[in-house]
Amino acid sequence: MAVSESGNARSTTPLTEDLLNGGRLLRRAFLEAPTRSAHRGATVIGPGQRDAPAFLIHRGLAYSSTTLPDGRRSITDILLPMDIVGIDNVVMGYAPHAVVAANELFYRPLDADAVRELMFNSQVALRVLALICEARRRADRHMSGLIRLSARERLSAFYLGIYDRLLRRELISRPTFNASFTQDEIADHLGLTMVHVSRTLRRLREEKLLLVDRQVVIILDVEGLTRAAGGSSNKSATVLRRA
Amino acid sequence: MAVSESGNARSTTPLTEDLLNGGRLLRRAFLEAPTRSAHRGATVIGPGQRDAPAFLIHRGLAYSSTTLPDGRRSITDILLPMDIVGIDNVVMGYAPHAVVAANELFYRPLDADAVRELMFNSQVALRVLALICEARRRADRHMSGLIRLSARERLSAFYLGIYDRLLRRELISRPTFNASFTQDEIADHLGLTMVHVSRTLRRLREEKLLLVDRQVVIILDVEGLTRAAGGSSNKSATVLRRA
DNA sequence: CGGCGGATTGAAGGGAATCAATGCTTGTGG
DNA sequence: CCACAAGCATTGATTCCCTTCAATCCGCCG
Repeated sequence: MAVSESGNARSTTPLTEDLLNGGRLLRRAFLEAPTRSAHRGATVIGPGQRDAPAFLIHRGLAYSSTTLPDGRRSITDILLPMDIVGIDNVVMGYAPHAVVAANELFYRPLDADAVRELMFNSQVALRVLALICEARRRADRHMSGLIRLSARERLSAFYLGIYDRLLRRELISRPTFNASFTQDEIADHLGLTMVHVSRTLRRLREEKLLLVDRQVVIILDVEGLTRAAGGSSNKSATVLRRA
Repeated sequence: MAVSESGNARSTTPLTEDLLNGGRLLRRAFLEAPTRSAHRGATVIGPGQRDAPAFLIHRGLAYSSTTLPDGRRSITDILLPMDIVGIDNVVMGYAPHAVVAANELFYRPLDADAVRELMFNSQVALRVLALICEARRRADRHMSGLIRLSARERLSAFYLGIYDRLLRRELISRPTFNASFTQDEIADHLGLTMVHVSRTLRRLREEKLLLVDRQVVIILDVEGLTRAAGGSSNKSATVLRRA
């Protein structure tokens, strides 16, 4: 994959270096853009929007959702600080789903054309590719969960997944964080109903695994919750903590 | 996105031309590779395989699946002839899920490094990006289905989706095709049980919407099945037919 | 023929949905 | 400053879609 100008030497080092450098370049470009903000519930990118910009989330949470003709909603992805959102829209030319702010959101949008311009640089292109693949992998994992996990397992995996992502970005150091999602939104992400989410969270609380009060999430027992999520659904977090 | 050498003119034409040309180049490279075959049930790419090749499916069907530690399986994607599989593995360096042949499968594998080499060409890189985005979109759509559709809707959408993809590639012209999936496999794709798949297919048969007998799938009423799938879940097929 | 993987069908049970009522915050306006 | 409304969360009662368990059937192949 577009291994820079360093000839065709194929040790892994130059590749990851390309990735890192591409990431730096991309991030820098976003940081030059002005910060914008959106209130909770605001639609940052409309569904079907043509040539939508990509943006870097600076602070706050968002999610991408689609709505069926009959009104049923499904939330397909959860977006956290330091995520670059909508890169695939840039590639494809239009946004298939809406992006909505889950709380006060601060972000830096970058024009679709600007991103395309940046991608002339092969390091950046590589990084973009990696970003999309990462999102794809997240989607795959979530799909597996929807297919074969129970409500309890899904909720456990949901919060562990967010915890893992925040941890990896060093945005938190302990299993406590903010996740200002409505139970309705969580339900639309996990394929459940609000009522059942409420009940299941109560059960997890009673089991002293997880505590969700309004915005605040406290994972009381990471190991236990991981077990409740159906096993090694995200061993990466634990591995990372040991390292 | 890497708009060829034609300066920064931004009419849509050169972009789609790049895409087409990149597709041609990529396809040509695959066609130079020797054809391989795999029997039904054979694992073409193992889970977690390092530096797995990509391949073009020439004939037959396949699917990608992951298995949970406790044995539950989920099938995350269905792969048809003319699909290029495992491109994202090439990018990321390893395959997160297994690819399994659903029937007698003929394919042309291309070494990961060879694909990377090809991607020096920006047209090819663009095409690869588009391929990944297409797969991503498919994943998103399927996720929405898993989140908010009933068993009947899911099954309808499942067969309509395959029909749509085959139609678009002009591999078929009428709503009849082969889909040699076990009901167990379909269940693991749609998040149901084999038993319920069987029952639901019977219902669809009784409603004269869909006929599935062993390998052979006959959509008796495309419009009706589309309605059963929860509305405009894939209007593209109908649009294409009218064109 | 006998065995095996897959499909079908029935009966029973359970997990999640639905319906419905209540409580709790938060924000807004009188 | 309080009242009221709106949005979200909680909880109970009931329903139902789907699962589980189990038996049978069918086509296929050694």
